[in-house]
Amino acid sequence: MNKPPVIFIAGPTGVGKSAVAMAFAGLATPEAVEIVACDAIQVYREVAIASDKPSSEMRRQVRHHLLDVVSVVEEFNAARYRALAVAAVDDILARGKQPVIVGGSGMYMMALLDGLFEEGGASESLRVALEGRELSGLYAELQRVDPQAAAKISSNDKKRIVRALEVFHATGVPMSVQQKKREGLWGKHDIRIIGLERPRAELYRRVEARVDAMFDAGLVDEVKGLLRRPLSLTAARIIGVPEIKGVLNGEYDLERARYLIKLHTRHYVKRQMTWFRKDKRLQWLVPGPNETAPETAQRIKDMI
RNA sequence: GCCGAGAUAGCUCAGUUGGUAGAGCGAAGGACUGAAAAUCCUUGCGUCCCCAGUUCAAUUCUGGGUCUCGGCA
Repeated sequence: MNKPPVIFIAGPTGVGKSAVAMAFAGLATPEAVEIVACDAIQVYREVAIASDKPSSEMRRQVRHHLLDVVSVVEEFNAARYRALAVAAVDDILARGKQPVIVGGSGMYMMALLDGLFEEGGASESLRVALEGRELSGLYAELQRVDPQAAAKISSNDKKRIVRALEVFHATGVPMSVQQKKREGLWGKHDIRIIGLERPRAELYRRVEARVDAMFDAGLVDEVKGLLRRPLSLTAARIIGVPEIKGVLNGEYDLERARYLIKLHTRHYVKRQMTWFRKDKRLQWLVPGPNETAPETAQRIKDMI
């Protein structure tokens, strides 16, 4: 018997990845397929509505991995995701099951598929010190210390400049040099990446309907609960959190927050598409407007 | 009905002492190697409401009209 390939279902928020993945699992014999989330927000235990996390019913039907792995007060990142996800995929394969990775976090997808370079161990204090400095000085230093990285990074992109400098200070080796050494899942397994897409207008309609559904499901209360805790950098920026915080601070009303959440989600969808479009490994699939998830799942099965 | 203000990019508006115009937001495209739902880059010819007049030349001045928003009836 041939080993089934590892499936990666990628695509922007709101295309319907989860439903298709569930349907795909439904086409196989029971428990033959396990799902691995590739989502930077669904990893948080306390975030269900805002992250549109698979329901408990779905999780009862198909085993899911990389959901609820950390608390919102804990710092999480692509490296931690990668370690956990690689282990999950290996575990699934070792048990003779088929992994279906589902998600829209381009950075995490890249970390899992292509790996990350091994970092020396930058400290929090180093980063804080760098962030306290002026942008122009930071960029000038990067140009001196790692001209290759500086050439790729915009002189306004403080986050990336700080990151590159932090790597250099911690290890003494330019980040651009270290970046050449990395290794991921791609090439180790037979991986098929399916890119799910829909016409932009349709996608935006779905996204907006989903935001409305989140409000109905109790998004405001969920966010209120989150805001009572010392949120990690990433958790504090989950779409929905800063927008609703603005309402609680009396900056604007709830309708404004709803508008902003829709707007920011649309922007996010657009950036996701930029990321996916450049990855030539994706095999694109556009479900028809009335196509059901099982029909799409069957099309994926036919493609592979 | 009267008085006043306004009509310029998808939206909110700036501007041109008369030589056909520009910001913010939106939108679109792009980058992305340990915060990534983050961070950053690029892209603006549009009947300057309509008609007539003055002028070498009007979106800009003058007259008329239409519409919108205030105030007063």
